[in-house]
Amino acid sequence: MRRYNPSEIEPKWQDIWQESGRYRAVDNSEADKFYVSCMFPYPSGAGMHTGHAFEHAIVDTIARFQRAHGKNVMNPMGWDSFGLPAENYAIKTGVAPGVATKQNIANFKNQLKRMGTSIDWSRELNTSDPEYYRWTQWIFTKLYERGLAYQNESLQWWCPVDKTVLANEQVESGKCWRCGSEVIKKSMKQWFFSITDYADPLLEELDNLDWPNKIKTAQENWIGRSEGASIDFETDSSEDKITVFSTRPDTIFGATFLVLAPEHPLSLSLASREAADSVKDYVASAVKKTEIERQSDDKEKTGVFTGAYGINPANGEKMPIWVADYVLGGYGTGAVMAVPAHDERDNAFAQKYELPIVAVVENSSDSQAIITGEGSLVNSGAFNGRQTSDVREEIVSWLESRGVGKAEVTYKMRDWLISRQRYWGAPIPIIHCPEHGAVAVPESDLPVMLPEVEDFAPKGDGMSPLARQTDWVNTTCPSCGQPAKRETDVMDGYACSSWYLLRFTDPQDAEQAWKPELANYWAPVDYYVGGDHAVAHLLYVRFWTHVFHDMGLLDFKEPVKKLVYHGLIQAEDGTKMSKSKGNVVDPLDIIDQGYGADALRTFELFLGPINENSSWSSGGIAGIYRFLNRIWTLSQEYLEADYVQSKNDAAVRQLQHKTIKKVTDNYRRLSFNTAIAGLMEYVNELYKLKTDGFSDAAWREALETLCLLVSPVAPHIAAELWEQLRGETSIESAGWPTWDDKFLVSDTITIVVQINGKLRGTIEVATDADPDDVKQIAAELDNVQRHLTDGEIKKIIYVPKKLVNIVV
RNA sequence: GCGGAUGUGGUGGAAUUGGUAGACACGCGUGCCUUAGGAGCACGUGCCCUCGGGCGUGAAGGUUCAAGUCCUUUCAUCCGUACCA
Repeated sequence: MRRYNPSEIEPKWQDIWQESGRYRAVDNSEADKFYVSCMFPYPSGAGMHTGHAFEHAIVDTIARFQRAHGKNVMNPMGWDSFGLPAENYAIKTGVAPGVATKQNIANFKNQLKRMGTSIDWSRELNTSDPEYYRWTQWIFTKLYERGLAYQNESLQWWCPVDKTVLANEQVESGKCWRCGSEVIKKSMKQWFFSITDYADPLLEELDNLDWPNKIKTAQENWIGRSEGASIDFETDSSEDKITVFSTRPDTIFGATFLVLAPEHPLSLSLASREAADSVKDYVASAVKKTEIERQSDDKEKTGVFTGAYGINPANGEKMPIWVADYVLGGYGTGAVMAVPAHDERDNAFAQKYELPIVAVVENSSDSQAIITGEGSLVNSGAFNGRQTSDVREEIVSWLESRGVGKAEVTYKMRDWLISRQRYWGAPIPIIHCPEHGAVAVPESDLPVMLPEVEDFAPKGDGMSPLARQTDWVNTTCPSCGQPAKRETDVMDGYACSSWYLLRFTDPQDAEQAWKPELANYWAPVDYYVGGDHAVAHLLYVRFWTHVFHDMGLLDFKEPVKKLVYHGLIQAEDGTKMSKSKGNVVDPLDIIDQGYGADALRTFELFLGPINENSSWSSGGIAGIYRFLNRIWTLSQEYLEADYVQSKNDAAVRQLQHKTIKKVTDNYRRLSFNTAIAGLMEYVNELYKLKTDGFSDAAWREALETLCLLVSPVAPHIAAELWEQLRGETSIESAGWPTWDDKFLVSDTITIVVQINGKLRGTIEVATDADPDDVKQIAAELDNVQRHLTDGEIKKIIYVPKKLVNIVV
């Protein structure tokens, strides 16, 4: 008998698949389209890890399942190849980023092939390819035209190790997302995309997305919409007014002092002569601190009195003005009215510096604590006795009528900072002209090619290595032809990955970024599979797609219909796989060891629900291999033996149809672990039934069904056995098996018998048995009688076709 | 703090609407077989038990004929976020 040998059959089918081109997605086909993809990888030198293998197992299983259902499936693949790792590697070794990237991609691609993926490679794209970034740059110029790209000098996150600025989304608890260094603030002139202009649409459309709650709320919190009021406070020492933002204008009578962020433009100029030096020192040290240092101060707030006073517009009280770094420069107006009786932070600050505390809200439920919630107003003039929540708008109108305030909405999200002072990225297509300022490079001059350089290292002077390429930098102004200089910063890699899903729909187009009819046919993505990037990437893609919609380039606003968010594959001990711990499992090793790609894929999907984290298990992979081997053996026995007697065809057929129904439903719900369990059960049952004898037709059909049902997860063994059974080399064209309910009904049915909800036995009754008869039979069971001795039956509950519960 | 999850055998996990808790698999145990392989096959495996049964889904209450599932309170773990006024 032929033995199951994945290392023999898998390469065979991988070659057939690649050469046949059968996974090519057809533009504008009659069939329903289905666009599935995962977040394209950065092609690192390390190649594929278990996480990639898991992600591709998910995508490929979905793709094959949908293809079997007759869908015109697009499963494309690309490379997010700009970025720091290639560049840092280049600095270390001198190998140009482009060269290393090319090798890495070739390696990655080969590994994906060895996984048995059904990718349409004709759509392959690569963000560092000039034919790709030409359009990334084109999009930049379009955003610039629409006023959605702008330059601004301000304090920004700066990573001292990577020597570049970072977007808010790339700073994680005060540290650089790449290298983990503590970031500092640095004032620089930078390019931004106005994502805040789209804060409301991005928030509103969230409701319509079939995405996990976790991601939706993460985005909602990140956007952080707050409704409140801006209120102006007169100051005694100058003509300047201080404008604050507050979500609680109803507590204005309790505002006893004002606090400015150290970065606030007035914090130095307002200071009195006596206070000037201490304010200056405080501001200087606050700005110099890393974000970590600022946050570590959360127990002990610090600040300094400016010597100046403001006036509370509600009651005319004098309010000392302080500068403190617990007020953030970048949020709201960078200044707050402190209401120490009803805000914990203001309270802590007031306690420390002995500032006045005036209670204006009463609330019977907790008289001891600081009342931060709603209540009834006191010490609030004409508003006394009113509920805070009721009177909030009224107070804003009152302030507005006196010209000192107005309703206002503020967001936590900031504009997207996209300049990077590095080399390996798409150059920002701008030319700075002494006469015309920043001029976008015309479409006909795109792409602005990234020049080849010798020295990739950033020097930390706030300039990209490109600034040293004087031949490249010096150019002429597109408007006037006079000498001008190129922008030397490159774009954040996230810009490149914010539109690749659209490029897949028209990947070779040399005339435009995509043809609207193709993008509108394929996109939005039906299933987008990923396990990282809750906010950054998924927010940026949404932003750009909204913009493209408004530009008339797309009929839809949202790029991704359903987001399939998967968990992590951890090491066997439940900790994160890491090189330093030496517990990394290499998926290619698993294939090489002889388990094969089918076992690897099936195993990773069997570990648990895909949206949860799971741990690798070396015993588990062997168990899956055993399962595949049992499928193989079952088929070989059939092919070699000659069973003809028919005894149990009905049982085989019922099992087969029951399994089709269950497994199909599990696949549809992306519950792959239970789909595989259902297939294992099927195989186990077939092993039991085979000793009964069966007819050739029934058994063959049962085995062919097995091949079809297992083909999305384990495509190689399915294709091979299908060929052995049918002599056909394309299981893909066989469609998906269907079930017929008529095979699922049987003459008798098992009814559970309970007494007071406790199981006392089961009975077999005719499917169409009379309810009274069933109750009767149940009550007469020996085991039921035994438990009924000392009680009389109060009533009998009968759930048709399920159970009888006798209540005593 | 706030937000999002998750708690079920020795382990990973099943159980769409409340209706036989523990499917399937790992591990473990017993037996069979052999061309000794990474074997294969069959059976068993929640806990306790005086072998009648009793107890069991983080904990405590509640609703119900019936609760892993619904309600209330509470504890633990993980993830995200972080002075957002």
